[in-house]
Amino acid sequence: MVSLLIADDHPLYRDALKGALVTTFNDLQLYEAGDLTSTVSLLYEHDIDLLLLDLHMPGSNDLFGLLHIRKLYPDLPVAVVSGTEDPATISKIVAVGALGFIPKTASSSDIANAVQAILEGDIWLPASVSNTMEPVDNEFSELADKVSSLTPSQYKVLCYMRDGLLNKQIGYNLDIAEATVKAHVTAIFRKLGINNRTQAVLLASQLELEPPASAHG
Amino acid sequence: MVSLLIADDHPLYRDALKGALVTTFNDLQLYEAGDLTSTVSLLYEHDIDLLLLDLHMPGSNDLFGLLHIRKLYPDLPVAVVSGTEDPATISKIVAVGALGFIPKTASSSDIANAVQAILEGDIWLPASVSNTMEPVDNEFSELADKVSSLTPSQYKVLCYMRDGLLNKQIGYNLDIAEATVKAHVTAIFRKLGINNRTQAVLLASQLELEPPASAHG
DNA sequence: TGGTCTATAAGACGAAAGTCTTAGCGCGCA
DNA sequence: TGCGCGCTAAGACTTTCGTCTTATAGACCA
Repeated sequence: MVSLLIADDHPLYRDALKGALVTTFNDLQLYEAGDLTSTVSLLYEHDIDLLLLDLHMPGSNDLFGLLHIRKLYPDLPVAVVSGTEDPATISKIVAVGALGFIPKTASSSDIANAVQAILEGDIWLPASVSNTMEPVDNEFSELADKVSSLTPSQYKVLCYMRDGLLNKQIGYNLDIAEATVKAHVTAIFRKLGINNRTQAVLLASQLELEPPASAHG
Repeated sequence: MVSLLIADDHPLYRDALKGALVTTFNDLQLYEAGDLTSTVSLLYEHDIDLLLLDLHMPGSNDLFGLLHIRKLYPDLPVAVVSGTEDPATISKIVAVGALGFIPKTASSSDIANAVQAILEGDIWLPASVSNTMEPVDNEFSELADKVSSLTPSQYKVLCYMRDGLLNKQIGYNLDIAEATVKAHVTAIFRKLGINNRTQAVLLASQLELEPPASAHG
């Protein structure tokens, strides 16, 4: 009996993943989520053996979402599902702790193989990239470690900071006082080893897989 | 009689470029620069037909340097010389107005052909990328336009902002009062259509060709 | 059960950011 | 020569940022 959580904001692609899995695994408990919040809820409510995670889900904020889940459930195997083919991006995803990377172009048998391998404790990567994997530089790993040390509240504040919001606006969105936001901001600075929000935004933007489409302005 | 300016911080590579050119062009006036400041000085002092520009020169700040020169001398043909092979990066370079892209791995004959083609008014790209050129999205072009509308002083202030410096530190580096820095900052916000420095840093980091190696902190 | 640690929360206060206004200077133009 | 315009510069003032200090609630441990 294997329980899987499929976290992807496209219902059709969730169905495709399900179809690829049900033909291979006959004793399967499947859960689904369309955004990061419900993903976290389902992980809390059920005992999940493997998470199939799309990084571009609402609320996921690219690598932030993966870091967030890795922090909450360090022992949960995570396979990232994404449309990117960029080796550098895949390297970062693996560096942050994903046990597998499944391209959206993968075939049903590839998907089943990947899930099987990861459930058995292996790391699975598509053949096209596993031989061209670039070593991720040390600075990135250190940065990922630092960001992982943030508390959930601090995560959210950092995500809003990266979107260019004022402390007051962040407080409104999180329903806390501006003074509390400032406390979180200061804590973030300490953990990341910096001293102003500009540097925080620079570090945070390094974790983005692709440049933001707009300035959120 | 053709006058060329080679702007690259590696003397050896400047020599290599010279070697590739003197064998093909027999009536050649060559100038050399090792950083952006001396590049601009030489462009002012002499009548240059073509600039061979390395974006990773000291003071160049990746695409900022090219934008800067494009702003000062809109009619000057520029060929960018760089070690990158990334199609997206090359697309951005061309979108910002470079008439050619010469990979550092190019052969002597390729270099000579490129220079010849650009001097004749063509755009020259290496064969390996010209067929895989990605269309640059509209937002990037708009951003480049906005950044090009900045004055030289505003450029410098934005570059320092992107490095996480305080207004006071920027003023010290540029030898102007903090009040003046603030005036520039406000003007930058207006031109970029934003209202705080966090958003400015986000936009500026989109012009970086590669993610910064460190937080400069 | 009491002690300690951590996350969360928030007020007070100095520092920095950002806006508004004014002013000198160089330039094109009538 | 005089006018307008844009770049540079800077003071005055308001808003936001960031630190320091304090307080509460839950987790872990002895």
